[in-house]
Amino acid sequence: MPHIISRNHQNAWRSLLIAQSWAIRQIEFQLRKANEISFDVYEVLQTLEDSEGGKLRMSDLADRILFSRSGLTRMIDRLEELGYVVREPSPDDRRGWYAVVTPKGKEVRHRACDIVQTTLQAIWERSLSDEEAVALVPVMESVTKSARNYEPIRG
Amino acid sequence: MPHIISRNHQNAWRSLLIAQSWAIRQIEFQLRKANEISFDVYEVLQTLEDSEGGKLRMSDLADRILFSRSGLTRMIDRLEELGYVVREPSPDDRRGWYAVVTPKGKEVRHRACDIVQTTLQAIWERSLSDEEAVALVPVMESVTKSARNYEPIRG
DNA sequence: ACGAGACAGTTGCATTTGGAAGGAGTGCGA
DNA sequence: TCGCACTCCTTCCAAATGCAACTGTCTCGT
Repeated sequence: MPHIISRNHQNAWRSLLIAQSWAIRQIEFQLRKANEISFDVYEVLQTLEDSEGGKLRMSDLADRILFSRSGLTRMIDRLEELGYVVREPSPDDRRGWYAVVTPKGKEVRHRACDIVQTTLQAIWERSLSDEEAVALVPVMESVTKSARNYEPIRG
Repeated sequence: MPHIISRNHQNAWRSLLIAQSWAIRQIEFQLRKANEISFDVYEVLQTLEDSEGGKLRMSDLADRILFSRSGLTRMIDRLEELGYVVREPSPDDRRGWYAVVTPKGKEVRHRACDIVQTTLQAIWERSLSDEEAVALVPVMESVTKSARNYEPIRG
């Protein structure tokens, strides 16, 4: 075994993997129980709402929420059918499309927001001091950067 | 919006979400490129190898790798077909089954291990000091505990 | 102005997924 | 010992996923 990653790092990686899965699992469970949108949909709508004009190019959106391109296409298909989002052609690039949140999309996201926040508060905010939260960000951003640059992945 | 989680905690959560997705994505990409088993399979085999006697009850295994019960059943179906794992009835509980790694399973995991370790080293170990890794574990364990206890999820 | 190559987004296909329902076995209280 | 609630694992079904192939558009060097 030529490359050995330290025990501490392995443990950290593993604990992270598990913690995150449980957190997401719990959020999804709570959303489903309350009959709200799924976590994936929530992420899409929130990402759009956070963006300038409530819209984003398909590929930008896919990058941000880490969906495959084809996955996003079909997700937006569904959301469009539900009336949460509409597609809008890009004026300056005829290949491109924007996904745009509709008022209805904003509404359902807002309804789900309460549950997500409550759950996140219980399982995340209480486990982490404010300093720890602040310290975590640059570390995780460094991980992201390394992962992205390690080898380009065609989406 | 009654419950507001702090900006810092939100950023931390988001950065974690993204970092992890990228890391897993990259590991999966590397494994596929090298024509090795998938990350999920790797996790199953490793978890089994780490266990007493190389075996684990189906539901224990499902809990550790955070698979749904039905998902695990089918995963073990596939692995059994490939000869990486066998099922073995539990002697003291006739409902229960063990999944047991075979030598062939150990071999393929071992082959994949090099790639996983190398990738993990590049994107994880380098982004995190040893102290940071050590500090992360209890925090993440606290998250896991909160998420598990927040409300029991039937798998 | 042209062609090669990169890029945006979609679609086809085979595979995988999650949840709810089902069959079998266990354990505990009356 | 009977009954009932619970657990273990599997199966069924509809829905979602990823990859690879494809169309149409842009870019850049010549």
